[in-house]
This record gives sequence, C-alpha cells and structure tokens, in this order.
Amino acid sequence: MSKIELLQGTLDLLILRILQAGPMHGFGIAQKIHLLSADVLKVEEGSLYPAVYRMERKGWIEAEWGVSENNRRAKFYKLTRKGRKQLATETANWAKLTEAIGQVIAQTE
Amino acid sequence: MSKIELLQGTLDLLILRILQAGPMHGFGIAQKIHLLSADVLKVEEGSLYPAVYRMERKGWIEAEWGVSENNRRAKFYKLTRKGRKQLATETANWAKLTEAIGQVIAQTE
DNA sequence: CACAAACCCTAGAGAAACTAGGGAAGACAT
DNA sequence: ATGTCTTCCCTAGTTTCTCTAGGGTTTGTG
Repeated sequence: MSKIELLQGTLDLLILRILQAGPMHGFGIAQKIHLLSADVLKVEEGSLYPAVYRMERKGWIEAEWGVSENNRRAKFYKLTRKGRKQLATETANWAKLTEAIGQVIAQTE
Repeated sequence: MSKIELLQGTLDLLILRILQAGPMHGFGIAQKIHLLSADVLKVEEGSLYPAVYRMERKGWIEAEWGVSENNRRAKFYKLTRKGRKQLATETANWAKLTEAIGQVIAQTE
C-alpha cells in the first residue's frame, strides 16, 4: 500500500539530468538516481524503459548499443541539443513549482 | 499543449494545508491555492471535486453544507484528526522527495 | 430581464508510473 | 559442466491522477 514513490512528471527531469553527466544505459540511469538520492528515489524498470522511449521519440535523447562496464550488451543514451534545452526548461519549471507549493505550505500571504 | 500543471500527487497536500487554516468550501480552496502560489498553481474544478471526494472517503476531511461569504450555498470541508495526521505525513514526504530530487539535480555525490 | 459570477458536479480522455511478468547472456562457484 | 546470480532489455495491463468539457442552480447587477 502506497510506498513513497516518484512524483509524476519528475522522471524525465531526473533522466535528463543524469545524462547531462555523460552517456549512460538504462539500468545505470536507474542506479545513479537511486544512489544520488541516497536511496530515497527508486525507479522501476517498468517506469524507466517506457520513459526513455518517450524521450527518444521526442528527440531529447539518442540511443546507441554498446558494452557496459560489466561486459554486458547495453543501450547507451545521450542528450541531444533538444534534450539539453528541455533539461533547462524542466529544471526551471521544477524550481518554480516547488517554490509555489512551498509558499502554499508555508502559508506565506 | 503542455501548460504548466500541477505535479501529480501534490493536490491532496495542498488541500489539506489550506484546510488546516480553517474550514473552506471547494471553490474557495482552489482560489486560495491560486492566490497563495502567486498565480503559479491553478486547480481545475474537474480536479478539485474528485480530489475532495477521495479525501472524504478516506476520512481525511468532513463536509457540511453552509453559506459562503457571497451568500451562496456551499459545501464546507474541514480536517479530521486523521486528516491532520495525513497532512503531517505528506508534508514530511514532500520535504524528503524534493530534497532527494534536489540532490540528483545538484549532482551532489 | 438578461447576464455574469459563484458555487457544485460528472463522464471520459490522457498521461505517467507501477506490477508482474518474460528473456538473454556473462560471471562465478562447485 | 552445471546451476545460479547478476546485469541488462522489454512489454502488457492496471492504477491513479489530473484535465477537458461539458452539465446545472442560485444570487447579484446593469
């Protein structure tokens, strides 16, 4: 019964941000998010793969098959120029939204 | 075409927080959210009413018919004890999630 | 009287994340 | 060599929210 889950709409931002640090395969993206968030955020594979497909379709990221650190076949994604722009937009939007929600919570009138 | 919208999952928190300041009717809740967030957050009625029903069913809030400031028939909602507890939980969860996402964005490793 | 504003409500669509599966291929221990 | 674990990819179907786009009633006002 409702564990703590991702906020809907933030996964794209997280993925874009991870990929800004360099190309990464799907499994690795999920691991990095988990790691960077100190175990708070956990992205299920059933969420991740559909998400990267959407993002690829939108032209934000590009895929290329390669070999992982562990010598496994893996699909590496990297940001496109459009993706970098999208990252900037979403980062700004995230800041704006959290600030707005913070204002409501703090009841700053 | 994607306007800025609510983060899915945050509406309950916003409503609970508004009601902590005192009983309020649906229309007024939406207005207050809009106002407190300096026009950033806008809750559609088609989102609001289903949300309060869900919350009522869960026992977080209670409704009572009354008359509004503008002399209109209005359904006033107020927090229950369970609702106050839920508000505390969701506030803490919100803080935790935004911090985690912030860490990923800031790439603080 | 007409019309706007303040209220309530609902069905259906859309989007995003999850559950719960499936599979292949390398690593490693026995 | 065999079996098991881990790493990696994938997808169908369900759930949960929010929105769109309507519907309606009552009061106040030009």
